[in-house]
Amino acid sequence: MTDLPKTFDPAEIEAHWYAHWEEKGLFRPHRPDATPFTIVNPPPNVTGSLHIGHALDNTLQDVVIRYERLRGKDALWVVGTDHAGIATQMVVERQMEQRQDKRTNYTREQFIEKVWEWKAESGGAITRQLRRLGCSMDWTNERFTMDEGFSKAVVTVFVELHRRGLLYRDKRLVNWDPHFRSAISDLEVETKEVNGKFWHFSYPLEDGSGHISVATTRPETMLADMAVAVNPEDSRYKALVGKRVRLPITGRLIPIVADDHADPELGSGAVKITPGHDFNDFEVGRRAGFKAADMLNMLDADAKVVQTADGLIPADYLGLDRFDARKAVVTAIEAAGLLERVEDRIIQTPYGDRSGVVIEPWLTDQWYVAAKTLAQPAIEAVRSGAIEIVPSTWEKTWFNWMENIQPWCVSRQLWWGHQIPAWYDEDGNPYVAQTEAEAQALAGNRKLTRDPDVLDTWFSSALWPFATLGWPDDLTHPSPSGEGTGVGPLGQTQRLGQDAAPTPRPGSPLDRHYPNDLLISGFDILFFWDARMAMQGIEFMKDVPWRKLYLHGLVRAADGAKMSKSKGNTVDPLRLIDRYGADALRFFMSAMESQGRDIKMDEKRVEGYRNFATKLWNAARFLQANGVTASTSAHAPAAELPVNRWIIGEVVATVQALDLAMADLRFDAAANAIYHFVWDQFCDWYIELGKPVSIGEERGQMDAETRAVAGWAFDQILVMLHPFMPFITEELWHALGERECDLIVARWPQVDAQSIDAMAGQEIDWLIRLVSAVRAARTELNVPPGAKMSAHVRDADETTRARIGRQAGALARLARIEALSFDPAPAGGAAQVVVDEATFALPLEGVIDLDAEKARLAKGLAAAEKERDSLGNRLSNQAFVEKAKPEAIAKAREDHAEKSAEADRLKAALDRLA
RNA sequence: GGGCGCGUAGCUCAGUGGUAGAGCACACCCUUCACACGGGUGGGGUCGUAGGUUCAAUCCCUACCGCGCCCACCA
Repeated sequence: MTDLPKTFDPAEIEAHWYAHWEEKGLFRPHRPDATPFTIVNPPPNVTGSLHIGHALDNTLQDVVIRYERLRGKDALWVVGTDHAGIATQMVVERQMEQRQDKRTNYTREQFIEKVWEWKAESGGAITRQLRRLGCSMDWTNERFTMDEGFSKAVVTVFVELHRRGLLYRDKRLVNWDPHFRSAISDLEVETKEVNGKFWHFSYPLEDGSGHISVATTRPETMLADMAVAVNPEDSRYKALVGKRVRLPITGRLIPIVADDHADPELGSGAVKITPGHDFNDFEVGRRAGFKAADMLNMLDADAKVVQTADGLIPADYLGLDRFDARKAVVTAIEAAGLLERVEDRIIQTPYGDRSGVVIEPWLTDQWYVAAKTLAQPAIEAVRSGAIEIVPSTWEKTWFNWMENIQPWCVSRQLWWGHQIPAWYDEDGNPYVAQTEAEAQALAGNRKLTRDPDVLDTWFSSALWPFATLGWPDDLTHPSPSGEGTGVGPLGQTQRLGQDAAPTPRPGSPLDRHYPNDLLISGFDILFFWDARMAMQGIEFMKDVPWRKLYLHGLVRAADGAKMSKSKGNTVDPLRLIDRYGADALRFFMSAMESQGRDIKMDEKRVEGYRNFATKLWNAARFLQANGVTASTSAHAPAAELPVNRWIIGEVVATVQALDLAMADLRFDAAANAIYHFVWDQFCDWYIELGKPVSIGEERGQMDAETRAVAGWAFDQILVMLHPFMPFITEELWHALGERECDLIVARWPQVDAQSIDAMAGQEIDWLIRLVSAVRAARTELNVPPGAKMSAHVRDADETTRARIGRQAGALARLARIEALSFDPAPAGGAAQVVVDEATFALPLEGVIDLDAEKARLAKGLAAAEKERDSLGNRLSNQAFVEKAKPEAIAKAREDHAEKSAEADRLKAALDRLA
C-alpha cells in the first residue's frame, strides 16, 4: 500500500496494469469447474488499425466479459485477426507499387510469401491497440483466419458443404469487379444513384416493314444483344412477336420475344435483351431458350470489349473500354439515324464497395453456396428464440434478408486467401477434396490442376465461433467427411449416415464454449458475418453459434455525419485515450450505448468521464488519508450509525440496479447507475457525512465503524466500476491495501437485500432534504457561506427529534447550523424551512431581507398548492375514482394529503412573517 | 417500391399511461483541511404537427411534416 500521488496519470497506470494482467494470465484464469461464458471477437482485418467503431464494439464486449469474469464464470473472449483477402492483397500490392514493383512480377507462391512477410512485420497493429483500450481477450489462443488449424476447418467445411450438395460450381452472371478482376458477392455491391442518360434506339425489323423502339441506359451492351422483348399482353407488339430485328452495327439477327419482364408502361414497352450482361436479361434469355453457355459475352475481365462468339462486332470496337465503347455505339447509332432521343435520368448503378468502380454483370464459372437451404434453420433459430436478437427490431431485417437470400458466390480471383480445394481434369471436371492426393484418388489417372481461386473472406470468418475452439479436431471423429470421401464430377457421394454425425469431444473447449453465449457486433456486418455464422454454425455444429446477438449502432461524427477517411471527419480513439485515458473513453462508450442507436461523438462528454475518474481518484486519496483500507470481508461490516447503514443499503441497491441493467444489456443504465452512486451518493453525501469532526484546531479522527464501512463500500465501488474503468479501479484497489487477488479476478458484490435498512435510509434521506433546503434558503437569502446559524424547530415529532439529536454534527458541518433548539424562535426576522412535519426557523435578525424571504416562501407555497390542487382535481373526478387502478387512487390520496400539509405549513410560515 | 429508426431543456441524450430527467453549456456564490478535472445554489422544456383511444398520453393508435439508415433487377 502506497500513498497515492496527487495527480492521476492514466497513461502510466494503463501500461502497467495491462502488462501485469497479461503476464499473470488473468484474462483467462483457470476455472475448469466454473460455468463457461464465451464471446468471440469479430476478427479485425490484419491490415486494420483501431477506429472509433472498434472502440465501441470492443468496449462493450470487454464490459460484459469482465463482468462475467468477476461473477466467477469461466469467461473466454476469443480473439484473432482476419486475413482480409482483398484488403491485405491491396496493401501489399500498393507497397510494391511504391517500389516500382508489382504482383505479377512474382509467381503466386512468391507473392503469398511476401504477404506473410508483410504480416509478420506490420500485421496486427490493431492487437496492440486493443490492449491499449484495456480489452481482456485470451491472447494465449490468438488466432488468424489463415493459421493452420483454421485453414483446416475452412477446407473441411468447403469439402463437406460440397459433399452435402450445398456448394456447387455454376456458370451464371456474377457481380464482376473489373478493378480487382474478381467476382464479388451481392453484399459487396453498393448501389448508388448517379446522373445518367436514357437512350432510345430504333431497331430495324428484318423484313424492312418498320422499326421497333428500345431504350437503354447502357448502349454499349447492344453489341451483345440477343433479343428484343415485349410484354405478351401488349397489343401494340403482338403482331411483331416471332419477327426478327437486324441489329445496327453488328448486323446480328435477333428475335422479338414475348416476356413479362417487358413493362408496357416503360419507354416504348419494348426492351433490348443482353443476357450476358444484365441480370434481368439473363433470366429473359433463359426463358427464351438460350443456354448459359450460348449467351454472348462482349467484355473481358477488365471490362474492355472483346469479340462475341459470333464474331459480329466490328474490329474498331474491340479493345475499347466499356465507357468508350458506349460513346462509340451512340455515335454510330446516331450517324445511322437510329437515335430517337436521349433523356437525362437518375440511374441506380452498382459499385464495388472496396474498388469503387462500376460493377459489371459477367458470365463466369464460380463456386456458389446454397444459401437458401442454409438460411432456413437460421430463420427458424430466431423465430424459435434459440437466438435472441437485441434489440429485437432487427429480427424483421434478419427474416427479410434470409427469406430473399440468393446463392452466395464464394470464389474470388485473388491470390491471398484460402485456395479452393478443387482440382480439374483436362476436361474441366472438378474434384473436391481435402488434399490433392484425395482428389487424385477420385480422378484416377487423369491429370489434375488446382482451382486458382480463393474463398471469400467471409466464408472463413463465418466459422469463427467454432473453428477457433478446436473444430474439427475436437470432434468425436475428427474429420466429418471421413477418410477419403469427396465428390467426383458426376456427383457420386459417399454419404455418411446421419447417426455418424460427429459431436464435440466431451470436456473440450469446443464442447464447453459452443454455443457462445453472446455475440456483440455492429449492425453493418449483420449480413456479411452474423448471418453467415448462424448458417454455418447450425449446419456444422447442429446448434446456434450464440444464444444472444447484440447489435449496436455506428459512432458518428459530432455533426451526425458518418465518419469516413475520405470526409476527413474521423476521430482517432487512440488520441482520445492519450488525452483522457482509456477508462474515460470506455465509460463514454458504455454510457452512450442505449441498445442499438447510433452514438454521436461528443468529446466534452469523454472529458466529463475523465473528470469522473479523477473524482474517484480523489475520493480514494481522502479515504487513504483517513486510514481507510481495504475491507477484509465480502460482506458488509456490522454498523450502528444510520449513515453507515444507509450507505450499505445504497451499495446493495446499486449492485441490484447494475445486475438488472447487465442482464438486459443496457450498458447506459449500468454505467449511469454506478456513476451516480459514486458521485451523488458516495462522494457528495457519504464522505461528507462521514468526515471527522474537527475538535478545536485538531483534526479529528474518523471513527472505526465508518472506516470499516467506507472501506467496504469503496471496495464494492471498485468492483462494480471495474468492467467499465478497469485501469483506475485496479490501481486504487491495490493502493488501498494488500489484496489476495487482483481486482480483475475479484468477486462481484453479493446482493443481500437484508442489508437494506429502510429506517436508516429514511433518516439520511431526511437529512439530505433538510441540509439541501437550508442551503437553498441560505443561498437565496444571500447568507454568507461561512455564517453559522442556529435553528428553532417547531412541530417536530418524536422521530424528527431523535434524528436531530443523532445528526446534529452533520447539520453543523453541512448546513452550518450550530445550535438547534425546540424553543420558539425569538422575535425578529427568520428564514423558515419546512421539511416533512417540522418547520425550522433560522433567526436572521438584522440580516434578513424580509421581502426576499416572503417571496421565497410564496414560491414554495405556490408550487405546493399547484400540485395539491392538481391532485385534488383528479380525486374529485368521479371517472378517476371509479375507473383508475386502486394503487393509483391510493397514491393520489397520499400525495394530496402530503402536499396539502406542506402548503399549510408554508402558509403558516408566511403568516408568521406578516 | 418495401422495411427500420429518429424528432424530449441551448447542445448531446435517457425515460415512464398519472403534468418530465442526466451530462455539458449557462447564471450567481465559494481559494471550506479528497478533488476548481472541484463544491453549493439556480434558470431553462405547451416532450415535431393534427386527430383518436383512455378517468388520465410525452409515452398506445392513425395521418402528416422533417431527418437518417437498410433492402430491392424497372431496361
